[in-house]
Amino acid sequence: MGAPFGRSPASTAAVRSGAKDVARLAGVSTATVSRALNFPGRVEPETLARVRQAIDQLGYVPHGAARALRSRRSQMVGAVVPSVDYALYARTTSALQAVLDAKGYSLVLAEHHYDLAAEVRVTEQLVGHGVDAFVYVGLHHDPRLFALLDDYGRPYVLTWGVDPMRRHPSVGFDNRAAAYAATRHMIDLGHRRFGLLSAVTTDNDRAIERGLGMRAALAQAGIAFDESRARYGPIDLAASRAMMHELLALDAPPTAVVSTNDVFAVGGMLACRDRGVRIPDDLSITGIDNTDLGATQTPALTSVRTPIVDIGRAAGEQVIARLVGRPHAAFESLPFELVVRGSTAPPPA
Amino acid sequence: MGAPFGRSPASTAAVRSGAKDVARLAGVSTATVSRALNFPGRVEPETLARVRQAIDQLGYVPHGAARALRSRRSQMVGAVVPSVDYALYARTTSALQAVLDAKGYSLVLAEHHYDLAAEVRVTEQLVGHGVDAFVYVGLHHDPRLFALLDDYGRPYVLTWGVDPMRRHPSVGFDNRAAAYAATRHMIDLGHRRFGLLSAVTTDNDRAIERGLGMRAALAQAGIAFDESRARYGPIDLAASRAMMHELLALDAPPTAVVSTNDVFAVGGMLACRDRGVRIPDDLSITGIDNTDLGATQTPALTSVRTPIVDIGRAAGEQVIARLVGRPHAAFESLPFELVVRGSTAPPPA
DNA sequence: CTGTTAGCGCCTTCAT
DNA sequence: ATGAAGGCGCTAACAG
Repeated sequence: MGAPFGRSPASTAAVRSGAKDVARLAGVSTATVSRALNFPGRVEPETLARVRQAIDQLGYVPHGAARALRSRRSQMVGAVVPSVDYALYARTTSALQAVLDAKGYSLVLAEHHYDLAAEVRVTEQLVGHGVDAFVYVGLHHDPRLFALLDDYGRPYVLTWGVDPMRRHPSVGFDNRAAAYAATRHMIDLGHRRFGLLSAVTTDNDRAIERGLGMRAALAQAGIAFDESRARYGPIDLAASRAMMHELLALDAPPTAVVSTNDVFAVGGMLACRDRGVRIPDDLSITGIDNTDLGATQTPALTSVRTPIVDIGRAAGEQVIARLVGRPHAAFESLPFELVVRGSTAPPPA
Repeated sequence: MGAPFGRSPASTAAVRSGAKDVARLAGVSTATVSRALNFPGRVEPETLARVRQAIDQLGYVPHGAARALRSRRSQMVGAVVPSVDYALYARTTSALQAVLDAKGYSLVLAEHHYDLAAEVRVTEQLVGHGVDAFVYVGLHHDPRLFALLDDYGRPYVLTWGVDPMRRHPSVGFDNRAAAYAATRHMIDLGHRRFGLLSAVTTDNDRAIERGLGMRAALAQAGIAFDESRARYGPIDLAASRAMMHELLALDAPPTAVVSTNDVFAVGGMLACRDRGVRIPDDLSITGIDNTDLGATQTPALTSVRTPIVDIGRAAGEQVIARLVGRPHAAFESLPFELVVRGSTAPPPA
């Protein structure tokens, strides 16, 4: 029951001054106000100054909806991510936001929580808002999404992967190779019995690719992977901890565990602590993404540094380039790097 | 040089069908299409079905800008945060987004990177986009911001604190009390020589309040706080690690360190590891916010669980309630809770 | 319950 | 370089 705040929906809206008010105060027409705003070069400096003075005096802010309606450009970009609750996507989104803001665009944020049907729905909302471009996470999406985007005809970029078919503009890195590198590292240390902690692979190409990378490394080394030593779950510590407990309870537990991201790896480490399994003496484990969470563990987590921030920045630069008609590479594969720390060592004798 | 993607800015935009097209196909007027969309109850069921069929067939999505221009409601809410790169605000924002999405609103995200002038600037942008309401982080803002909001006359909520003056709607918790609780815990353990790791307090009321909470606890216990044992810096591990190194290099280093958030605490722990200072034997340390980062350390970090997610949800519910004219408490103080773990113990003998 | 009409605020021709 | 006029797509007010 907030007395002064509980009522008054949008109704209290004070009178907002419009271009007409500015025009009157500056003694010009609304057309000149518009020009002063959008093409200052095409206005007499003196007139320009008068208009600007009037704008300041009235606190005039152009009405975006009217502008968008007329010019067919909203100066908004839609970002569609699984969830910014996950630090990774939050960081990428922040980098994207910074680039957009610097160019005068606003970011409309949508989440789909790993539901590709929801992704189509939120995209329709973004279309409704008239966003000028879209940024998505991942390569795999509902065909209806691409149909919608195609219809809408505006730029979009997929991130966190590079489309091998080159069908959709995309910026990211080779997830498979990243997991391969982590796995290969433990193979080289002498491990032969591997486990896998992974995100649910349904509709998640990052997780799929990372799993494939691990399997490829093992296959290449002539090591058979026992699928009974793989566990899939939601990206949180409690789940991964439970998953690791299952692996440790097996008759022949793995001596090396590949995790498709740092969260799973740290959850796994928690389970090891629960059971007195020593890392790296009894078990080696790797993450992917090289987050603070992993790097601050004891021992510190061996991981793969992925271009979390660069992806966001590159995606922003790409859509802006396309919006202004500047040529720009539609496919960008960014580098990653294995970071070896204390969580990996040769297997126990 | 993406051949098919490099050119074509917005120009490729396919013809988007409008209400007129739907009306023609359904054999009704555009007004009925509008009503079918906004007040389905006021349309003959049979007509409604025909309209819906036409909408589906054409893949019609209402033009948000036109709708906003006419109805003065954009169905967008602006969220202005320091940065979603910081996991805390990302999680709150995600919770907010979920609530808004469920009610048909979209979230426009703006960041100001702890620059209150930038905050005014991005708010102007949001005003330009015609957002229906605003959500801010923190209680302290540029007076021009409030002037702007006042002019605009739409609902807004401040978060992560509750305005003691009851001048601005706000939802959060008592930051001072949270820091007080953490400090008090270590006082009770017998500590007398305290250190502080804090965010830069300029324009950051959360950090200010938390620092005051620590000082209040000490003062109440009759313990003098030596300001030379306080360090202020940006919220990242490298900075806090360096800050802690400075504290440890003092002639009489603290035996208990209060950190205004978990990141500082974990950075502090890293410095202790660097120097072989044992936690909690040689030094006790506390965080605030109870993040995974702190909870997974060895030893686990004693912290204060703050309502990170609830703040976002409550903020969303409040602005929506106000937007639809439903009464709603304008001030909400949410609970927090001290979580004692292994990083705190009595001081060394 | 449905159609007609007018106009939201701005940008963009087209004249001048 | 500037002004006058029309209309972007939709919804609100009013008739019928």
